[in-house]
Amino acid sequence: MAAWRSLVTLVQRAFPEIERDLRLNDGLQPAQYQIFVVLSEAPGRRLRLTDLACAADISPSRLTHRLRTLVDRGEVEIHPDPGDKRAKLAELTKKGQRRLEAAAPGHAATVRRVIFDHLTDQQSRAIAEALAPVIDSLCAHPEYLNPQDTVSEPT
Amino acid sequence: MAAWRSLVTLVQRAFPEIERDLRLNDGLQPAQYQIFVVLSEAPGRRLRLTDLACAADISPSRLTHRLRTLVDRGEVEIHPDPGDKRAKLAELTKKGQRRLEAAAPGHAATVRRVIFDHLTDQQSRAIAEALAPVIDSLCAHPEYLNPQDTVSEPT
DNA sequence: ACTAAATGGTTGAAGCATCAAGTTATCCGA
DNA sequence: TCGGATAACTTGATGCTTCAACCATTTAGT
Repeated sequence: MAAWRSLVTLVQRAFPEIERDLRLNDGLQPAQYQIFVVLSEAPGRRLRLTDLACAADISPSRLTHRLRTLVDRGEVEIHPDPGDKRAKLAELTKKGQRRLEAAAPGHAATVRRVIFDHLTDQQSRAIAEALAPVIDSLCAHPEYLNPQDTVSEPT
Repeated sequence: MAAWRSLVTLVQRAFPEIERDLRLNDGLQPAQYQIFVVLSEAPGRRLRLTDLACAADISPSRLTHRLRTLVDRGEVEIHPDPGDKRAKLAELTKKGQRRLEAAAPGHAATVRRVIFDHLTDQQSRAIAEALAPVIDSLCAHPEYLNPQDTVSEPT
């Protein structure tokens, strides 16, 4: 399958370059950047950790680990969820938002340079449309992010 | 950019699932599997390490680290390159080939289940075609795999 | 022929992701 | 209302990737 091979090459070559750029220019890891983006788009710039992890496509465990740094830096704050004592809310601070705004233009430019400058608008749209059902299916199987939740079938 | 967001989601959700499957069913890491595939397609099942790394889309350093395990298991052998005393040749052994053949069908099935079952043949082809120029560009910039080779511009 | 630069490959440390197991809180069935 | 199952989140260990620095060999310039 040529498409699969292309995807693997794309991921293994383009992603490291884009992530390196993000780290060198803005001191951000990819997971941190995604956390910022998701939070900035949330109402009140707040989200439950579970929802944040899901929207950012990372595992709860990874979220906890990455969040530690962001909280230490004062870019994200953690509040208790008033309605559920198990849950916590993450909130993007002003400082965090400034950091995101500083990084976004350069990051977008890198993504364009490495990938989308080589595609026509029509091709970009074709990719987005083709992937939509795959994304839907993936989001319907959240256990892919947290294999622990995979319950073994009864024999 | 919807296409970019889709790609990120695809990679962060689908790849871990596919890699987990490969590891649990066949005891192989993704990088090892790619090394096997590339070697099995090479003439004489042999390749210089540099060429192998490039064809498998991994950095030379990563190749060295992963190769250690494969050599210890007797699935790959390292020979000196007769024409260049700096270089080495990696060769896939019978044992390695058997392992690849055992893993391939299941791996292909997983990739299909997670991704391509949700796409029409036409969509798969559209993705492959759209990505071709991007892949070409990426392969023309091999320093993306080995940032050390990036020489800083003179001011 | 001699040296400087480039190529091929390796190494060890540092940092990140993953996993399994843990804690606390909520839900749901009897 | 009691108790087990599930949900939300955290933790620490393990293993992989990355990075910068390194050695050996080859190439190229003079």
